[in-house]
Amino acid sequence: MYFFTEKMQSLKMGFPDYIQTLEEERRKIQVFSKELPLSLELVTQAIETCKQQLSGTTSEYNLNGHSECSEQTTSTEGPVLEEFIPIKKRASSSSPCCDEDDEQHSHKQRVSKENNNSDKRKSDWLRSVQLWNPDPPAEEDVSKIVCGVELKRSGSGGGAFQPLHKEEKSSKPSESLSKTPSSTPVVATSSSAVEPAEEKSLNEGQRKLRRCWSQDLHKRFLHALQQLGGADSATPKQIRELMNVDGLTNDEVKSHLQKYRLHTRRPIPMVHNSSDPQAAPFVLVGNIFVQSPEYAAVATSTASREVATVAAPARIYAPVATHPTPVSHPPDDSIKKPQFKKVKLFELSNSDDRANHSEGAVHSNSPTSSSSTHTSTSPGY
DNA sequence: TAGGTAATAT
DNA sequence: TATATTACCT
Repeated sequence: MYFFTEKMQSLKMGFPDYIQTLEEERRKIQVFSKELPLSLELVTQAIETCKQQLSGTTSEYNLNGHSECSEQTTSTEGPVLEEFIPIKKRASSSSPCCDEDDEQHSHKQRVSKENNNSDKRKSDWLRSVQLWNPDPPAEEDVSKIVCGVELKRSGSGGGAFQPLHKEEKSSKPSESLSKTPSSTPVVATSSSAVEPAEEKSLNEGQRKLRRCWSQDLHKRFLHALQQLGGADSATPKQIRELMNVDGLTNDEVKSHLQKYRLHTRRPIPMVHNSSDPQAAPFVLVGNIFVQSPEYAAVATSTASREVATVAAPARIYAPVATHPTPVSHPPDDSIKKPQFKKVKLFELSNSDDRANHSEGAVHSNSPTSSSSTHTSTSPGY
């Protein structure tokens, strides 16, 4: 008990105030009841003790009357809360993607559930602590979150693309900006009609948040690609327009396209060789070399599956020689057998993908199929 | 301004 | 190492 009185003296407050302060504190701790069960217990006990003491000494105070004021508590709380900041911050900043954001949201929800009664105030101080995103929309955000994991989990049924937590931006201007460190991904910009320039200004110099190319998004990308006649003929702008995704920028598309091209042009080891002695004549289907007439026949439909089984790394890229000169091969020796690239035809869920083989640039591949089978976070190429 | 590509960051 | 962003050049 001496501790309490001493503490009160140090805080220059009487029992009622002190109790009130403790209650405030308890409310705050309740938020972390799971993490700080003992602290909660201790504070509760302290309150009880003080109340007992108070009842023994004075009875004229109306405790409830004070419950609302939080000035002192906040002032005394300050330092303590500060200590939480870095911890949480770090946790959140560790992974830029939706994961932790999701976690945050879930945590938020959890908390809100547990402390419905004292929510208003809590939300305020919580904000000050930055454990939560400044903006309230908890449920919505959760549903919107889409980066890799989340998307996959939901089967990518949701929007094609969620511009990384962009939805949060709406309210961000004030606190999120100043508080969230550069690494904090939460800042994202709103998908809708928010241009990178604005993002930048808002993020003030921060690196743009990474866009997660969900499967669905990538599917759109591929679809656009195929509509445009392949990766080589398609331009970022065209792709973006075809994709019709809010918040998607040309740069992002361009980047993705670059990667896509990179992968699709990457020489593919011929895994087949070992098993197939038959150096069966390759047939050029569309722009793709297929191993045998049969393949040629099936190429457009089923071949993909067969081949897919041959070599199926987590990621499957369409090995299509994009500009590859079909017969007269370039002197490029880097590729073992440039002329005969065993093409893996994947039926991108879009059989139409092959539809425009006429153009023949990069088709044949359809990541989607692969992606569906392989549950890697990154879209298959 | 847009596209392509390399460098850089995460 | 893979992937996304940024910078630079055309």
